[in-house]
Amino acid sequence: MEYNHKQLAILDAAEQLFASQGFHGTSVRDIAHAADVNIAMISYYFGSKEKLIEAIFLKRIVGWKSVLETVLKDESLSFETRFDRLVETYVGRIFNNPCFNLMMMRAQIQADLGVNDLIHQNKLEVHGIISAFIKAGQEKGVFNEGVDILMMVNTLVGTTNHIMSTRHHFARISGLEHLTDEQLQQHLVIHISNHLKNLLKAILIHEA
Amino acid sequence: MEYNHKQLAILDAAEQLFASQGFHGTSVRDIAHAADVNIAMISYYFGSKEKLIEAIFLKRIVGWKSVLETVLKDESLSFETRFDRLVETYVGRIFNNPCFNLMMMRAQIQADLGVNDLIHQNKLEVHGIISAFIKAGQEKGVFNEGVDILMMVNTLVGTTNHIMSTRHHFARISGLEHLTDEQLQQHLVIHISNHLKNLLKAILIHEA
DNA sequence: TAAATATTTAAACGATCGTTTGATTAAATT
DNA sequence: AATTTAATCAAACGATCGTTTAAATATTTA
Repeated sequence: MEYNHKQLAILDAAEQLFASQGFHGTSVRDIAHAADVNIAMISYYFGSKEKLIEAIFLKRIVGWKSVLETVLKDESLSFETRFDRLVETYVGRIFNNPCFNLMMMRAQIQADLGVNDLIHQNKLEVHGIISAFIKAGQEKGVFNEGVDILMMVNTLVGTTNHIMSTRHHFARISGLEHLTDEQLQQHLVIHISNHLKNLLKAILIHEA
Repeated sequence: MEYNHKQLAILDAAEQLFASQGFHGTSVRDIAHAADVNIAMISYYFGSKEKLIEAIFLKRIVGWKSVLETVLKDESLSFETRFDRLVETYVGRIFNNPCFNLMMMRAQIQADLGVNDLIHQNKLEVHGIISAFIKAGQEKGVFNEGVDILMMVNTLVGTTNHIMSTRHHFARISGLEHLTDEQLQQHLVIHISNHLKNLLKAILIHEA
């Protein structure tokens, strides 16, 4: 799908507003104003508000799977290094697209929103790729047997998304309020990555 | 605050609807219908839709702090046992109040919603209590030094809430679709608790 | 350049939103 | 029993919602 300048302005504005105010909390007039286009252009280009949010998901969800595969299938790197890269890549991706990921968190809470089939299919594929990687590592004797891969993935995803969505609470609690949003983001990406690598490798590699 | 039968019906109905459809996605007519009361009763008793959601938070948030303190300050139990209880209690609490916790997740995403000051204060208190407990364990030599307590708490909260909010995705991926909601809940509480106890104690107690 | 197609706009559409009104009934108080 | 207060209701309020219309302007095609 190729979008022109005006369509991209609508998609970007909608993503930001849906993230911060929710789907129902955002009016098409809000979106049109933020994107600096006439209200009717949204229906004209996307058909409806519902189809607009679907377009955002379709635009965003593609690509993630191939990035993941590239990281995990690079056999020039050790299993441990590739695992580190996996964590770094995931955490970085979440914090580089905060608006879209807030949208996705909202969508997952709301079971009906239509885009959930898309999300589920993506989850399945991602879990399949990571599972295959961990199992390969187990066969090589690098990773411990008996680890619950699904739980591990949910810890990676859950921890990262939770801190991202509550990052301003987090900043206040840990005395990081003086940082700019960008500085806070950099700080969090590094510290969350290190924490999760430590934590997950503690059961995946160490601890006999 | 003491509520009569009709007020409680409104609070319960609103909590369920806010959780599944969001604040803006739920109309006061929806709430009135679900609670089987006249539309005007909501304004009559609570003033407005905004004040209704604040009443729900006020009703729910109290109590959690004291439960936590009771668990962690029981010196007849070892530090490790108390830590296990902490995890079990937290995970159980989330899954026993799924609707309210989905509401809270939504509220945290939305930075403006007014109730966020209440949520932040609660976060601060909870973090203080858990911090004090971990530090006491460190002084006794039971828990390792150098663990990032805030990150640990965010892993507990983030993992639990993420799986709770995506539990039907989780069930489908792990082939647990045939379970009833209640069976799934029981299964998840046990498995998430065990996973998190394992994971967190791996860096808190084991691993020199 | 003439015709056809695509884009843009202000205005209006009916539907639904949260809230209020004013009348009526129930309960509590004196 | 009389009076005051609380509860309940159908109806209506103005505001805003997502979407459509029809006319005007730009762009592309023949």
